[in-house]
Amino acid sequence: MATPAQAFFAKTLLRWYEQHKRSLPWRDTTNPYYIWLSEVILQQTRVAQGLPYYHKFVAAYPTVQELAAAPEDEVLRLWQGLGYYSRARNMHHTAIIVTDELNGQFPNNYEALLKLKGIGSYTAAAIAAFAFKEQVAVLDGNVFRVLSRVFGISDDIVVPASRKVFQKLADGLVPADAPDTYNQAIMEFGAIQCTPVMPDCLFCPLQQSCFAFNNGMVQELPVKKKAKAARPRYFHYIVLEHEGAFYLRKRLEGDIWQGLYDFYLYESANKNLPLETLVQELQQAGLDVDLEHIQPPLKDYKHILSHQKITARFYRIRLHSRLKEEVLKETRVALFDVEKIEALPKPVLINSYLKEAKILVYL
DNA sequence: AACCCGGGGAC
DNA sequence: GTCCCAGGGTT
Repeated sequence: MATPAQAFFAKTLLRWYEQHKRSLPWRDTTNPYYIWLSEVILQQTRVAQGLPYYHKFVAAYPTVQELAAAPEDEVLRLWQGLGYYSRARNMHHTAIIVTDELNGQFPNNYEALLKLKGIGSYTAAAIAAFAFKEQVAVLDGNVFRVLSRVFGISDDIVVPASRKVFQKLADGLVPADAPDTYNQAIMEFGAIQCTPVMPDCLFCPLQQSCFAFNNGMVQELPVKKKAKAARPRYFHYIVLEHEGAFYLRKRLEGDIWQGLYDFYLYESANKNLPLETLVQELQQAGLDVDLEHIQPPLKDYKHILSHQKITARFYRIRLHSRLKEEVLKETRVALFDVEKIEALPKPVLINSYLKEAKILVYL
């Protein structure tokens, strides 16, 4: 049974939500497929960034069966620009499982949802609560922040062990009669009112009962260990061109952008790489290029990820003939015309280059 | 527990 | 520049 303080917290958030909630497409449905789709898109992604992708996916794949039937390249192409591409690959994988092994029906409870690839504790709780009204608490960045501040929890939210503390607190707050609306409410409250920087404490309905506000600790909570510095990387992309078509290759697992397409890549440990050295490396790789035919890079492309700082240079080479079969095998590149390239899933960095080099015009 | 995985927006 | 985002998977 909820204590009066717990009941007040939930009731206050529900009242606040009624007045401040945004109208979002996945809030008008209890279809677990649409809820799942929206939740996967919104993992580590803001609503504003994810919204257009949600519409694209619903339009392209109105049912889980249609998503399951799509080629992976097509799914990744739709996902292009959203990042964390394993989300799209896992979603596609799970769509196939649901279609082929679960008779097209999503599991209807937290424990069963958790078994699916790409569905972790947050997403399982979200689907269970929103689609099936299960009394479980979602725990995302917003919830961590709100609970940390209101209840004065100073456990580092990055440390996995802290999850237990927050989960126990969060579970006790979910009202039995409105687990779906309450979970929406607390996340919306974190996104709009109890924001990471400059929260609107002045007009906060929880102001009087908020530990952080009453103790001047709003800036200090939640406690979050600083992330590691992004590691620098230096990419040298060899843009091989033949009669208006280009050689690209699909990226493998073990690095960023798995499943997306880029050019033949030579990575150097340091920023500067003499053109002569690059040519030697290419020749060793079986690419018979000489100095005169390489267009030196015009500029450095900086591409910042949360964990990597990439400096990329693009060297364009017009080939007089097609690459030989053994070179294709060795380098794993394949020839694509421009129309085909447009349809391939590509990292934003590659897309930026293709646009600036006027190789792709319609984007 | 530590590490890996994108990209964009707010400040 | 800094921070953070409706996290999850692998080792």
